[in-house]
Amino acid sequence: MKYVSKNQLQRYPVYHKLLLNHLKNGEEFISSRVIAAELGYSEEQVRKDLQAITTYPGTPKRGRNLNELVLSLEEFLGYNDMSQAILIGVGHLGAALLNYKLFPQMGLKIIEAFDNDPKKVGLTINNIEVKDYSSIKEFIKSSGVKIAILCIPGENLQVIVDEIVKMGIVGIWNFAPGVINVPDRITVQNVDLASSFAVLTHNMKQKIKAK
Amino acid sequence: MKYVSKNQLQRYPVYHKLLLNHLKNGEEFISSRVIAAELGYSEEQVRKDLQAITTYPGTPKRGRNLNELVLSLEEFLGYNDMSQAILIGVGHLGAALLNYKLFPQMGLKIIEAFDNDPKKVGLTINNIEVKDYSSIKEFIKSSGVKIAILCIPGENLQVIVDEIVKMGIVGIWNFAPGVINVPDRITVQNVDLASSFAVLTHNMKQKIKAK
DNA sequence: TTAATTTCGGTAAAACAGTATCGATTGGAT
DNA sequence: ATCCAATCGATACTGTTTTACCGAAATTAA
Repeated sequence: MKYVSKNQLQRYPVYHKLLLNHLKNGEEFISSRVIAAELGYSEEQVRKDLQAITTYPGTPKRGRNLNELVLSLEEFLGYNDMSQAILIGVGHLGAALLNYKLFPQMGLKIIEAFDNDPKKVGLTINNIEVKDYSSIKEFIKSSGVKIAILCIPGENLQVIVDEIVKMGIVGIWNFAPGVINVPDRITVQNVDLASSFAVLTHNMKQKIKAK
Repeated sequence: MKYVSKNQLQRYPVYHKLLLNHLKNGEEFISSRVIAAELGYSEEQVRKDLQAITTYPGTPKRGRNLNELVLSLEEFLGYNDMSQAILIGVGHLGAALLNYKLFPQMGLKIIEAFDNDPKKVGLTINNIEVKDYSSIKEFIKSSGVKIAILCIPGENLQVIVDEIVKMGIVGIWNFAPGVINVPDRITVQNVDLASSFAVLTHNMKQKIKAK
């Protein structure tokens, strides 16, 4: 398996989703050119991306075996061995994520949720129980869960992060706004709405200028 | 104003958020070195990023004027002239976004929401009314709104996109999974949870390997 | 069976982004 | 008043990511 850059990595789930649609249509082969055209990528980039994670080559004039390609993507993305995670903070956004239907397809299963609001504790959302935050330590220890999804307000963010890291969490998917500091061995992935929106508005401005 | 790369662009809201905190503490100056340390960036990168969007230089031994820096960032990011947007699809995620408290700080105001579910239509969430999707055309025309936030299931995604583009929407913030095709003049920014989660798990694996 | 065409994989070149270096300038300490 | 340390901006360098190119291989069609 070759080295994969961050941008490249983010493209793989996009390929996966597209290819699933083609697979549904009963197609058997697909060429890099077709994929590139549908996604708006360059042909060379698609070829390089796919070469990096597949073991079997494609065949000239036909392209790649669609089924094999999907399997390679799922293997690479780890969609086969489901990742278990806990969710912390059952506010509007946290509840929406508990209800998010596509996580299983992405190899993610939320096994428990935590909040410190008594009104939330005891609820069951999409078959996931909401427990009191005070019980989180025991749960992390006993379940061995490694990933936490953070949906808490910004104020206590770093405090909570420090706590759960000490309890054994090594991967943090952070939906809360704000920067968090962790030791090197911990992985953090931020979902930063402000950054995403900034890209949108900036690109809109650029297009207006270009006219 | 110099050219700004996409990665660079995504860092500016992060700077902005950090600097607001420092401003709250009553600080007057801040050096690139301090910013770099707090965000885990390199000192040079911070300096280069800030140089690209500011007009006034920093002063040696003190750093940059914090207030001026924040103003430059807000100016660059367009936080001053508030962007108006509509939201389409008031499901769990859509409702969570309607309740999201930080949009005003990001220069975003959602002025109306649309859904085709009669149970949703007529609700008012966080002072935003949910209207029937059939009335969207009139609203876009009369309000002149340019940005749409999409939170609809994947099935009708492209159909809706084609419709709203025809009605005058030019910027789409897409929270729905799946690739959408638009004319060149339209800007799309995807919030792709699958890609984000893939980066998290991949980085976690890399760290385990590196041990 | 042969020719034409498509697509492949690998390599080379170009573009881009990030890092390091360096002289200049300023503020504060002595 | 002078010196020292910190920070700046600019530029040069390095590395990474993307794009372009090219010969080879395989399928389809004549």
